[in-house]
Amino acid sequence: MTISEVSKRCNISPDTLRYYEKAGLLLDVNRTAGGIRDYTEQDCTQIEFVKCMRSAGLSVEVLRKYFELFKRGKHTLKARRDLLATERKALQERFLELQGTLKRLDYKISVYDQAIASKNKELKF
Amino acid sequence: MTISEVSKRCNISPDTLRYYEKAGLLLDVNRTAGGIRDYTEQDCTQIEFVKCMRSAGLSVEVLRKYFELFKRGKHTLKARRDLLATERKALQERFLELQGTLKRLDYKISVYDQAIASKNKELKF
DNA sequence: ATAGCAGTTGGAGTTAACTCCAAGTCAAGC
DNA sequence: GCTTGACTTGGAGTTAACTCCAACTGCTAT
Repeated sequence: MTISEVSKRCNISPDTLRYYEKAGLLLDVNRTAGGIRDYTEQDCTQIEFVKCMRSAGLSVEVLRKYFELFKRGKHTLKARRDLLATERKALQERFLELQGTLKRLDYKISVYDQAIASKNKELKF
Repeated sequence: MTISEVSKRCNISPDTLRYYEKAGLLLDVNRTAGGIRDYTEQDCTQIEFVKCMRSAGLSVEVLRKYFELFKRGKHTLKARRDLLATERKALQERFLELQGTLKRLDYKISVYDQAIASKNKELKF
């Protein structure tokens, strides 16, 4: 698969794909004789993983560390597991915080609806 | 309350408080005769609101718009309500996405635990 | 064999959201 | 009246994560 095919399929720009590779977020992408990237299905799966983790808020740096550990071989299995567990915990916290903020927004919106219903009474903020 | 008191209480740096004010995220903070900011309880409540929304991912720009509408008076009540509803919807989406990512991470961690238990069998990534 | 297009690189530019800095002001204590 | 320390300002600097650019290469179809 060429970079533009992967770009469309994963909805990530070619520039970002090259950036991720340079940053160490992709394990050795194959090249054609002419030097053009030739992605495999496996690469795509990995790219989807990176995309998913990135949009959940894991930093490029953390993912770089993860793949760096990966390249060092299987004696880093536990280190990788722990890295993921740490990130999972942080995510869980942000998840709960988000839940609270959603509730707060719901409440605020309901207060607005009441204010609008009661002849446009102004609020504090 | 001085800026450093609010800073400690809300756990936001004085620089950020000034930045938020300049960006239009705080409604008219009082000043002493000497020109020093003198925050009220009400200001603190608003700062907490801003902090909460920021850490949920609402942009400074969106919050600026919200408070700009506020300053225009009560004929903007519906516009403000709608702005909050739009942000709430986006947040809800990110919330669900995060939930999925948490599950994915849980699964991946369990796969790691199995790999470690089965004499350190290496994974794809 | 040449035009055109998709790909390559290193490096510069952009954006959001702070964060820091220098130069100045002011009130309080010695 | 002078030092000290917290405050003020405008503006410059920083960081993460892209995003864009110019110059170049190498297939492919005419």
